Amino acid sequence: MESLFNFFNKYNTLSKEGEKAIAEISKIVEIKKNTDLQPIGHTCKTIYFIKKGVARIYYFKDDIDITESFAFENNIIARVESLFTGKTSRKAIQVLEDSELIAINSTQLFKLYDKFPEIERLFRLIFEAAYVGTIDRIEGIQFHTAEERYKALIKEAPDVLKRVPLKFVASYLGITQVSLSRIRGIR
Amino acid sequence: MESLFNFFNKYNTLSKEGEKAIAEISKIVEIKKNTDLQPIGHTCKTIYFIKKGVARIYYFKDDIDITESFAFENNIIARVESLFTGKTSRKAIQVLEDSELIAINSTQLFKLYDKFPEIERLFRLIFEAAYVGTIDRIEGIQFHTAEERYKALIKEAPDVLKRVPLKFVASYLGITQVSLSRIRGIR
DNA sequence: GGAAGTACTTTACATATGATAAATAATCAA
DNA sequence: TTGATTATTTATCATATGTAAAGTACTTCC
Repeated sequence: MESLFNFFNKYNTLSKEGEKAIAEISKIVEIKKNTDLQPIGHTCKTIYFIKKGVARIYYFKDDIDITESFAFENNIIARVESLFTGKTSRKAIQVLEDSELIAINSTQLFKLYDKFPEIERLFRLIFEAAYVGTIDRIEGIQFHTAEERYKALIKEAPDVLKRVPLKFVASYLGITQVSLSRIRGIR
Repeated sequence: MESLFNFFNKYNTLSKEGEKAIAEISKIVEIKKNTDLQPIGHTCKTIYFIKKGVARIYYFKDDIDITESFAFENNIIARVESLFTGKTSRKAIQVLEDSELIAINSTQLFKLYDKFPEIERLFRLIFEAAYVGTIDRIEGIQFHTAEERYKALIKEAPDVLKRVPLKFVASYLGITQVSLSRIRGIR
């Protein structure tokens, strides 16, 4: 659990009791490459922290697989739109390498908020940061060409290109795989 | 302030003390059509609630005016990416009609979080909901044609078309004004 | 009420990206 | 290793949206 608490410390330092409370509602999950953590169509009740591996959130639009986001080591991944609304999620989380994750039960986590304001604050700060990332991404999608977005991705997250199949990168960038291949061809 | 507290009640009901504390750090602002609430280039330290009027967040990309979002009566508007990071904002908030707003000082608000966990929770819930909206918007931008996005906007927020110049709507939809005009021409 | 500035539309042409299909390359399982 | 599956690239053609320029219609303000 130590890597998880190190991650937390970047946002808000917890007391020993706070850490213990989170440890109690969390468990380590090992999972094989290319498998789904949770299926589409259920309400999301888990926040995952990635100890080792890569994961993506994806969904289907007209039978086409669309990657919404990627997450790597020492980051969390969750289907926020279901977690916060309680609605069933049209999305799934899939692991792209043999991975080791820490699964935090969100139902129990949200209950801890009453007893531990420090935990509520911690997750508030984590999700505020994620929210800012999402706002920036809208700007990227809306006002940069596919080529600019691809180059920005190489620069900011070169790991993605190394560890993730290009077909997933394409839909993440909002283009077809053919288009991505064309962009990569230009040098 | 009553309209503000009614808005809050949709997320978390505050105690009288909590309401009073917020009232003390808030003030009513009346502002004329087409003026900026705050200039580009400063750190955002205000969350606005719109009592009457319309506002938009905008910025310049290569000298072109881009609208990031609109907000109408009984909603809040804030440059979240600056509010949460403390960085200066490249964005400005502009009012598109003679408007009446409630300005909440965010520096003082964040200080209240320690004393009033109920206020911290309130704003956590408000921004969680906004975050979910942003996630949904990415999907809209990325995987729907401009025409689909325009029609979705008419359906979800017909007010926008009535109260906001089309040039602002165009950049909000991620297209040029010419393109929007073309789409509107098709019937 | 008229002039000046804004907002909106229309046209013509350029271009980035999509769709489809086929070829090649890489990965995986027996 | 070999064959089968999956991933990636390449080519061709279609189309949505962008750019530029000009025209029309509104607003605003003196």
